[in-house]
Amino acid sequence: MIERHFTKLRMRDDISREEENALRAAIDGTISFPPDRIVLHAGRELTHSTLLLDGIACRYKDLRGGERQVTGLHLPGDFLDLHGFTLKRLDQHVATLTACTFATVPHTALTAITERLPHLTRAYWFETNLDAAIHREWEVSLGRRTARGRLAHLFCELQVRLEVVGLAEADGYALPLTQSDLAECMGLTTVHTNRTLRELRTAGLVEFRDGRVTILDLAGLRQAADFDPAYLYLEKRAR
Amino acid sequence: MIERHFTKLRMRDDISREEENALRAAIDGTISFPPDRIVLHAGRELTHSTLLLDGIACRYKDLRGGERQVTGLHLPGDFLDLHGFTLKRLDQHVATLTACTFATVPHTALTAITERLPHLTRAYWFETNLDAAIHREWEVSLGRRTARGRLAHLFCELQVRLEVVGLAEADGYALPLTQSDLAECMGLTTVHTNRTLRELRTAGLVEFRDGRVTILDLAGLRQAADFDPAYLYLEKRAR
DNA sequence: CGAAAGTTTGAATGTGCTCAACAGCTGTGG
DNA sequence: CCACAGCTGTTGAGCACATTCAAACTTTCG
Repeated sequence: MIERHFTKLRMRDDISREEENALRAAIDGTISFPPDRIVLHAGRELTHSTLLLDGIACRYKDLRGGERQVTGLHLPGDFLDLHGFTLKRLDQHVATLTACTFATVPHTALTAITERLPHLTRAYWFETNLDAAIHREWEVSLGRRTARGRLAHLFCELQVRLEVVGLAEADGYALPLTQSDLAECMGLTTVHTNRTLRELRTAGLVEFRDGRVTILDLAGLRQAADFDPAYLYLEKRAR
Repeated sequence: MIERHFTKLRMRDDISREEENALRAAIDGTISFPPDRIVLHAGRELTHSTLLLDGIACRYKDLRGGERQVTGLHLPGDFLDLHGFTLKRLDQHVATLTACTFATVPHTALTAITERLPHLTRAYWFETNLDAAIHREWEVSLGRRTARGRLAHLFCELQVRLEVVGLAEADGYALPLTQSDLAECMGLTTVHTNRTLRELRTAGLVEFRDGRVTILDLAGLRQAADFDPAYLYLEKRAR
């Protein structure tokens, strides 16, 4: 399942066999978690970074009032906390949304990579910068898009990101989340998310049912979302 | 003025003279811009990264409807586009809000740093991860905080970030922005921002007038904002 | 001095929230 | 096998925070 990670890396850069092997050798274990468990606590000191092999996880923050804001979704092939390598502790929790499997990589091994493999270091630096680009786009959604636009945008984003790791078909993808999960991502209430999903469905744009997103009209959906995939950096950079 | 940059770096890590000199030597020019100019266009290929020496700049995205969402503020000592070193183009524009002075650093020099100075590389990787942490906290504000909480939180954040580079006193700081600038940061209209600022002022928490933020009641402001500075990573990490 | 930008206020409107109730489904235990 | 709890999804009614539109006022600056 770790193939997805290298597929994702190679979508943006040329990764040599040596570099791939360095990361493979750095993995010191795999773990599985059931749904809805905190994997990494904010504030706790980190010694490893964690690579998501399978399942869906999220970054989030709880507020005083009990509301939760999810600030990012992690898909198979993503590091959950590569930023934790330099930050040394997280500012937000990371939790599973579905059952997940992870590989762990000790920070000592990542340090060794930065000492010996500068190109791979830059590729991993890129990965954290890509995460940040997604955070920026979510800021735009949360700050300026309507509920309809936000959800449409999220469905467009996930379609592209899942396609990169071979987990989406042209007409949709598995997304075993609840309506509340989507609400917590997009800064909405569950009730309003439910109504907005109905609106998108009756508009013939997208359907979210039984843990699956079915895209009914991709062009229309992207139009409704004002979606431009440039922030996902799908092109390969020159080595 | 570049001292502010090293002050900021050294708040989180030990930077040697050699490392400092490597970055100083990498600077190949300085530029000044008047207020409200685009400094870096989204999508354009980058060959340099740009360090803000003085003034305030922002990252932002324009939407179809003409609204603007600012996704981050840059203060003196910050790189505007260190993420651009690995991304090679930006996903959002960077513009000045006030008159600004910048130093430019060619990507070739940054590549050389990643080849020769792995510890400094990690320190700069940290800087981009800190930017991302701020993006995440803004997502929380935009997604879940009320107008009052958002503005209070922004004032708290800027107080800490400006203090780091010696640009804030205990009771406030210069912030030569307009109410619309604040509105564009916090996903609000100018009108509602105006009313909310009045509310914060009459509540005796904070005053924003004549390009200056005066903190009237720091504890009360932080309480209103639900502010926890942990995401700003103010502590030093072990080398 | 006049124009432009920024700030302030009022009134009406609307998007999304709160509160509440209920239906459907799954898993559990008596 | 049924009763029941718990979670998810759905719908309705009323409300509130923030927006829109409009106008007036203040400050800045050429």
